[in-house]
Amino acid sequence: MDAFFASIELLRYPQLKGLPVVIGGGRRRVDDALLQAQDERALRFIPVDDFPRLKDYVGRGVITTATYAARQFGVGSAMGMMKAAKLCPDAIVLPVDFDEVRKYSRAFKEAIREVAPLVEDRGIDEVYIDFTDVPGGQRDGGRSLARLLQRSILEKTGLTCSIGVAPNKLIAKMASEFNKPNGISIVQETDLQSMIWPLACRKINGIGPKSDAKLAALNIHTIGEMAAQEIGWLIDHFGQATGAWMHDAAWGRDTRPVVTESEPVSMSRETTFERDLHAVRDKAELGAVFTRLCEKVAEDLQRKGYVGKTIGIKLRYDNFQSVTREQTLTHYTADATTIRQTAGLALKRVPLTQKLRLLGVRVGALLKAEDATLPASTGQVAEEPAQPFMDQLF
DNA sequence: TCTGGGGTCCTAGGACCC
DNA sequence: TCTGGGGTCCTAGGACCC
Repeated sequence: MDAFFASIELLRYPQLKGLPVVIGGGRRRVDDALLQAQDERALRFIPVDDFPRLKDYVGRGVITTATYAARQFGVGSAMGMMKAAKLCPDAIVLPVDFDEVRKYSRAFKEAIREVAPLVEDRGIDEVYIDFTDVPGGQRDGGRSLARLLQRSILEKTGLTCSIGVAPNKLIAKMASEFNKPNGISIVQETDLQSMIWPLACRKINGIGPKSDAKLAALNIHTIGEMAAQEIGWLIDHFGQATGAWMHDAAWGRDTRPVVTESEPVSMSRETTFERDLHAVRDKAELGAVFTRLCEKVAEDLQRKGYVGKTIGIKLRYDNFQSVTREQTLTHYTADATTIRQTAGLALKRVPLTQKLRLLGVRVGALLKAEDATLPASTGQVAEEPAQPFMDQLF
């Protein structure tokens, strides 16, 4: 989806169309009283001058989305608000409305599934779609179906998206970036050399800042340069798995299927404090936040019908260094008190002399609640008496 | 006054088992 | 100058993605 969070806000406030708008930050900077006094239809009449600006922003937020007008100024997702304010002080700032975003996320995915049922979720604003067996999916290299999807999504949500069509997920993802916003891009196998090889290695989904820097240090900047390396050379520098994967990726090879169903592995809640907290001096405040996080994770688990048995904490010190501690229970749980107690033990194993900026709680090793053995029967499977090792040998 | 929140996957070492 | 070779599970950190 194109500038998803921002585009959703523009539906509400069409008077902001064409202006630099950024979405993000924890605190709501729009004048709540003003907005709540209006009904939905009246929102479009709020004067542009009444919206809050980046230069007035206070806090530790980052930008989740910037409109294309804002991107002109060099601001973009993951950038700190304070830094963005220096680049574009007059950009309008709006908070993320998660309920609204989830609503539109469901809506656009539903619109797609009505046309093409094989859809893989890739987060809130992105999917992979297997066109292969959809009627008309092969027509015009896939362009007809892509157009149909764009039309259907626009009708049902008022939002635009960009689509890349290719023989596999790796290339389709890259192709989807070629023609933004509201674009379609078709990449065939034979286009590898002309369309993919000139691109920076960083454009490969899976090559992040670290790998990119390492490649650059080896004087490899484009995907074509990567493809020109011997696979053995890549393995020597990046390890067996990564090296072989890089070589495949550079040659456009990817056999991963579109996966329509998956189970969650973990659920977590974390929060960055408005100011750094000290474990001793701010003990009460920290304790309250900690308990609240545990309650929220427990709620999430229960609402979604999962239990877990690995309880972990994460904290980030004022110097931005993070540590994690976790502990696996003998039984599965979704209980706030159990999570709080176990997480408390984990927290005790971590040095707390430095100030903290973030605290998080995580529950992993998840299982569908209905699949978890009842506590009474846990581990009650009759076991064979263990055979001595030598007995097995002879 | 730098740097959110919610995820997945990988690696590597150690414990433990047969 | 001895001390194998699988496996699995747990833990901590880190890269990466949306």
